[in-house]
Amino acid sequence: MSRSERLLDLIQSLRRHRRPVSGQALADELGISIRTLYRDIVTLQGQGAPIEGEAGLGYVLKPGFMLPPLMFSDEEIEAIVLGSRWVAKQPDRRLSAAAANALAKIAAVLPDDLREDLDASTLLVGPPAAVIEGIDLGLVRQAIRNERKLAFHYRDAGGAASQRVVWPFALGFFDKVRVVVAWCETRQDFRHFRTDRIAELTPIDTRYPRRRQAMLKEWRATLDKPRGS
Amino acid sequence: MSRSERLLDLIQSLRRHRRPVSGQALADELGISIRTLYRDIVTLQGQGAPIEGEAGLGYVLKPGFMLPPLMFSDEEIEAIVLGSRWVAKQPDRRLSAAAANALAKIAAVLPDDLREDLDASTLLVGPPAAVIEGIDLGLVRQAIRNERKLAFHYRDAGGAASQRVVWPFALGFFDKVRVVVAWCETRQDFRHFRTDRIAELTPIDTRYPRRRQAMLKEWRATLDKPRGS
DNA sequence: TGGCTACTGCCAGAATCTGACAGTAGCCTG
DNA sequence: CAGGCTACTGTCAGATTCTGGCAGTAGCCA
Repeated sequence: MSRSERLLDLIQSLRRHRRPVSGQALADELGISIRTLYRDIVTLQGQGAPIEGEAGLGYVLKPGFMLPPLMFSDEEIEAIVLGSRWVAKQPDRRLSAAAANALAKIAAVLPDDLREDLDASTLLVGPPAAVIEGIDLGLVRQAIRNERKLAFHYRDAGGAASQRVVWPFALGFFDKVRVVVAWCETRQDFRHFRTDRIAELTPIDTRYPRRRQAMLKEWRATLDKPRGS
Repeated sequence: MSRSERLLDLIQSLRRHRRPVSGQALADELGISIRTLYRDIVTLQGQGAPIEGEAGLGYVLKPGFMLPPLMFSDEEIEAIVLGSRWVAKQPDRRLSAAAANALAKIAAVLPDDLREDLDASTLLVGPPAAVIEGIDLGLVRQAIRNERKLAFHYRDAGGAASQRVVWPFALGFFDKVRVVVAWCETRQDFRHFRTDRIAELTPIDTRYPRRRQAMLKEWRATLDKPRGS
């Protein structure tokens, strides 16, 4: 196994253990000596991997993805840049910042001439429909990622108000509105909620009993069945 | 210089020469022997770089970008995936395919568990406003990239029809419409054209006399000056 | 205090990379 | 066709890098 492959394997090993792991354990997994492992860790940190080591404890990798060297065509990069610019204009501040950061990271590693092309890239995104979210979409994404319940007040299309506890599993981005897709505890059914009609959003620290992906799949099935469209 | 750095340098050298370059010339640039250069080329091709060599001619790199290993946070990847999905739903077929390809490339190099996360990622994009383009946006993007003129028939907001020859330098994506930003030869001024009002688009093989980036900058300046917004 | 751990410097042997040379084959020009 | 240029491969010895083991320092925890 070449060294660069081994470095990727090391990242994956670190990903699997969420608790701190000793260097010795990692070295055994990879079949290398502890001395070499220390050198590999330094190399990865030098490449920007957020690996933290503490004496007496071990190593932890902060969540993230390591991409190996990758080749993109002109159009693929145009697509990624345009898409990220669109996300950067979305009202979800954290996601928007993440999109900007991702672009900055890519720009940072490109040679000068390409970076200019990217900065002055000629695919522009117009301002979003000026809907100001009353709630923090970051909380919703976090709840979805961690499979946690959410409670909120909802005002439906007819103006009727209600309180809900839901199991959110997807967030839909439409032209003008964003929609939380969830299993509604109150109604015992899949429901979707326009984010601009949600108020007093409260994350609940309880994990909901089902798997996010399973719910997504089931919900998609219900979409296909009843009425076409 | 480490080997992996040298490989990136080699890609950049290839990028600079658009015409075929002999292996010997590349080896001299990098200060390595021709034998080593051949080995490096094989390595890069193995990593997916579209380098083509022909006996008697030299090497050419098909246009594209090589990204070195890169670390992204969870949210940054979410942003890129969401953005690419949005682009994938745009009516520009080539760009949309490029977005899908970029996602596929990223997915291909991720370990299994992460790939599932990505596939089942819970940020969804709704269908685009069903505006069907009468023209091929790919032609517009190509004209912008290569700084070529475009000719077309235009029907303005009042319904008045006209023929234009323009120097396109940007493409704007709004909620429902896409807009070509260009210097209009006919009117001798910056104009923008909704793509759904353009007909009989014809690429012209003549390069326009100004630099795309300069025009973009100048156009932006005119936006800031006259009326606030 | 003792045990576990991260981390560094050093060095010899292992593994890899590199350059030189020789040889085959494809493309182009005259 | 011949001759020049080039891509590409195999081989091998020497240069370079990587690796493992050892010794030592320092931080965390019980």
